[in-house]
Amino acid sequence: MQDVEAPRRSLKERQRQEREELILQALEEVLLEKGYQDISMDEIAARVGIAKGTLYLHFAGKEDLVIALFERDMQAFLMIVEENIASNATTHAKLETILRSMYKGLLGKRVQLLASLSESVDIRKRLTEKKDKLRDRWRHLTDSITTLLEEGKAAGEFDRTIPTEVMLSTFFTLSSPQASKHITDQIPSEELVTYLIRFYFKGIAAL
Amino acid sequence: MQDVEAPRRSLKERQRQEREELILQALEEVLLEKGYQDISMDEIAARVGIAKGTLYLHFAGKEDLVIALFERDMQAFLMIVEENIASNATTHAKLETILRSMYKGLLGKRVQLLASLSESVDIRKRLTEKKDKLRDRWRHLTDSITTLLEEGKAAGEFDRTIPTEVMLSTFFTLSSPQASKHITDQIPSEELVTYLIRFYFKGIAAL
Amino acid sequence: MQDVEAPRRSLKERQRQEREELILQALEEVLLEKGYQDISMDEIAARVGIAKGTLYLHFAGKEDLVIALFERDMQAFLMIVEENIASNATTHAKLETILRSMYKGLLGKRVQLLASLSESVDIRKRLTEKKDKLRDRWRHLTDSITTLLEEGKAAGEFDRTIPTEVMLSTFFTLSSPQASKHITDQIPSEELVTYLIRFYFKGIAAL
Amino acid sequence: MQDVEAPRRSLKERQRQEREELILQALEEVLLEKGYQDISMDEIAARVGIAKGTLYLHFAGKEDLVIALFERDMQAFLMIVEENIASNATTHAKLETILRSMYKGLLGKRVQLLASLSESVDIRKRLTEKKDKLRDRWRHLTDSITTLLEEGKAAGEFDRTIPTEVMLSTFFTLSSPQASKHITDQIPSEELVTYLIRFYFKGIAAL
DNA sequence: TATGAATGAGGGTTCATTCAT
DNA sequence: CATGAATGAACCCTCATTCAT
Repeated sequence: MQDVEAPRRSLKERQRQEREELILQALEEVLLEKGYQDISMDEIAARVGIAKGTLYLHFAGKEDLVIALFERDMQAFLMIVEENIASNATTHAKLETILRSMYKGLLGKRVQLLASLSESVDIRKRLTEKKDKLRDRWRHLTDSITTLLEEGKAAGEFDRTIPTEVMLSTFFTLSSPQASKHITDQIPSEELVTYLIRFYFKGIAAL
Repeated sequence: MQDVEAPRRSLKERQRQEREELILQALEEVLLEKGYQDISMDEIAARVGIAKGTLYLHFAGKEDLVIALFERDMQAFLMIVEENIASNATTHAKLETILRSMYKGLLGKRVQLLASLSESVDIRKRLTEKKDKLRDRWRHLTDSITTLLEEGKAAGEFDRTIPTEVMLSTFFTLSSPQASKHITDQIPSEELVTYLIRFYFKGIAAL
Repeated sequence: MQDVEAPRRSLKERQRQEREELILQALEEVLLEKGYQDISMDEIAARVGIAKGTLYLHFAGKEDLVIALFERDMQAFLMIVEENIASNATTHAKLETILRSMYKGLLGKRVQLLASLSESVDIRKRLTEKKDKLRDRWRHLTDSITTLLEEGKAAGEFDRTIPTEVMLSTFFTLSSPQASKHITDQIPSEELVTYLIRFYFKGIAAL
Repeated sequence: MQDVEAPRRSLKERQRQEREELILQALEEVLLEKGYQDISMDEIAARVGIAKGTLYLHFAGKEDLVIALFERDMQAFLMIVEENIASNATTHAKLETILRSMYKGLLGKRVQLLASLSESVDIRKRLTEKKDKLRDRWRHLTDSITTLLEEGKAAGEFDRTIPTEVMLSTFFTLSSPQASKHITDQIPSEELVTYLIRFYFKGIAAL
């Protein structure tokens, strides 16, 4: 029985995860299309093609659903960052790569959505109050970037007269989609990120 | 009769405006505390200490209420900006003053709220669909800043390799409260703005 | 004092009645334009050019306002009927005159409005529960017509096999605007009433 | 599976329709008791014994609810009429049967409510603005009756000096409950309709 | 007496959540 | 497990009525 149950379990488990992924994708879609206010459990369920009640078998509520999306995206982004930090590149190159990855491909979209949401007053209030796991991840991320920035300072590469916290803050702000909201139409994303990088590194450069 | 009626009118009018100001303040409070999606006409009325119906004597609906808040703040901010632009200061000084005013005093708080909200995907969608007046004001503001930035470029002061749109976008992003959300606790606002200014002007400086 | 007060009183009284008449006219207008559901105290006050509160100095409430309109119109109509009944005309001629008066001129409009409203389920419920005065007037009117119809029967002019109540009911039904709602556009009111009279008298005629 | 699913489906479907019928019955009750303007979704839900929100699972809104009632009744009535018209009876007999059916049994009550409402100024305005389906049905009905009346005229049976529109209008007016409001208590419905028919056919008879 | 700002109950509607099937 | 009908609290808004001025 056990050797039959075990694989069946894991099969079910896999199906379950696949479904959760589908749900998160649907949420992501709606979020991009309509914004946070206009998402409804009904619509998400409809897009996935499951019953509304089924959502609640996977996520405890609307809030947890959004949190799960955050986690998923941040997880993916963190992996990029970690990998990058572990590489042999220069501090400058590492930061540049991270910034570029925020604008490139599907992950880029997700990170920007993530950033967009995570900066929204509404959602911050809601989320940070409840879930520490997310907070921890975020802390981890900022710690990594902070370390990079301080390495740069130590190497005389970055401006020591600007507090690292400020550099960190501006770093994330740049990547938030707001930065590009109005100019996205006129300037292709790839060019845009080049300008932003140029701007950022000049801004934090040692004199 | 006239000299009796006239002041009475203006008294009522003044009371009316005071009340509207109270309502807007309450809205501002809720907006800061709870975020956009959790404002309810009920709550605002309760905070002001008036009946729900009374709100509708002052504002045609929820949307108009929010728009009124936007307009009030933007109006005040625009005046600062215009005044500043009309002065004899250098382009650099003008931009610096504007940035500083975004962080100073009550107006600073309001402008940051304004910036924060005006960049939110949700709210943009909701509001800009209906009200062009606001859109025009915003356009006016961005035009003013754009002009300053291009003057700086023309004078060889700012980096011509960075598109003005990018400079504009980063300018507003810096002033949005997100830029300081995490560090507000650690760094006093006055210092913070100094760092941001230093960062910004280095970032856009000509080489 | 008295001989000063007295005329002043009556002057005020006259003004008061003029105002009430204006209010009732405004109500009538709105009633014709928008139907019962869409009348609002605000609008009536606005049309009369007085404050909303002033309405309540003349009428205890919305309901009483409508009742007053009913009374006014029914009063006027009753006078026509009474006068007519007192005349020397034949029973047939009297009934015809009454019917015609329901379609002619301003009074006609009013009587039709009256009939329209008085037949509406909504308003019946509301009004008949409360006001007996109106009920009495209506009874008086129906009694008058009933008498005419029975005179006709007694004279062998009208069909004795049809109960007088039925004749009475159909009589009023004919005059209600519903009877003409759809054909008002095609057939001028004067012709229409001729057809209705022809139909009615044939219907109740003795064989 | 299929033979299990199929009946289950139809069971749910049947329950759904039963519920809708209950809702419409509740609406009908309130309509008869309180009139159109006093129906509230709250009250209807309460009478049915369901939550307010559940109403919206069956009807898109208040208006649609009322329209559904109209359609239900008109549908049923139209079937009677069509069937009757298709029969071999004489024109006179057909019209008589139709009129009688308006006074007989539950359908009679409903048709009278329908007629009463459909003639109300308020409701016409509100409903016909939106729903053409209803309008079409009504048109269909009036066309049928019109045809009958004109057949009667052509056969020399009915009075050619009275426009068919007038005959049509009086036909429906007779069936509206107003015609019997005051005498319903005194004369049993079955007798009443006999008198009305006698009156009507005499009224429209050829000379 | 006239005013009209203020009230607040009540209306229609939405939607996250639950639970019997 | 999956379903989706049912729930009901909460929302925005209206308007008859009141009352301080």
